[in-house]
Amino acid sequence: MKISAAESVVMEALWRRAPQTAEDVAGEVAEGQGWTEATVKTLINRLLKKGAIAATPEGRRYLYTPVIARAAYVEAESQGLLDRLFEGRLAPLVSHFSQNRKLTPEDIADLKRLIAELDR
Amino acid sequence: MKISAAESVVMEALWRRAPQTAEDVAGEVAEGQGWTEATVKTLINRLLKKGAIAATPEGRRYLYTPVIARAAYVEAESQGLLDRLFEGRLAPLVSHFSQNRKLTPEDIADLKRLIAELDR
DNA sequence: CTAGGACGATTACAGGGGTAAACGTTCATG
DNA sequence: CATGAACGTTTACCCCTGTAATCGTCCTAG
Repeated sequence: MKISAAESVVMEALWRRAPQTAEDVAGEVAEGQGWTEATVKTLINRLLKKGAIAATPEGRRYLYTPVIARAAYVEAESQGLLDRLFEGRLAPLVSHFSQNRKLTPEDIADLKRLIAELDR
Repeated sequence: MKISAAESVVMEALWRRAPQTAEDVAGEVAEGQGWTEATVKTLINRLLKKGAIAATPEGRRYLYTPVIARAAYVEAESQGLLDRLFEGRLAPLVSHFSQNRKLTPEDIADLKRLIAELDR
């Protein structure tokens, strides 16, 4: 199940809150993306066709809900990046960021905490 | 400069070794991807057109070399993923992997070493 | 009862990407 | 000298994606 970039914007909206009507989703993302409501509806329909979201009738309209979990999506995307660029491993990615001084002190603190927890 | 998935396979070959002839690149990636040499040539030409690689004449043929550095590509792709999925920060990604038990003991050891170095 | 609006569904269309064949030119070999 | 192979270049084609307008239907307000 491949979710395109534009589609993922709609998915994120539904992951933030669900179920939602098409209008709600559009209200949430259209302006930010410079999309019309029609575009959002197209994306919703494509996601429906793919089975990434589901629709339940609510009166005269539908309520949409994600079928796939955000965690699964994040998992697949992340693993894909690691596989393509870092031989499938996480440490080289972290190393890349640290070497390029892309880490804020906060990042470093967070990482330390995570590593410390891993030991237990 | 957007590099597509198929194109990145060619880039990886050139990042591993450059300059190379089209034939060499094809020899390196075609079988693995199930591509014919014609496909590899198309990808090389698209990369040329985008300015991602350069060609220098060598006798009757060309030698191809990457113009953009792998580090820059990796950087952009990684940052893009972090921005899309982890609010632009690295720690949540690491956290995601640790929570999903995707870390091997080796990964953990590597991470510890990296973090230790960050302090100095 | 009728007309307009609200929805989802259908259709549109251009651009990029994946995959590859055909073409044109130039060199080398018989 | 002619021809075939080796290259790069051009063209092809289909599907996906981004972006949106149009259509058909049903409800609601006058």
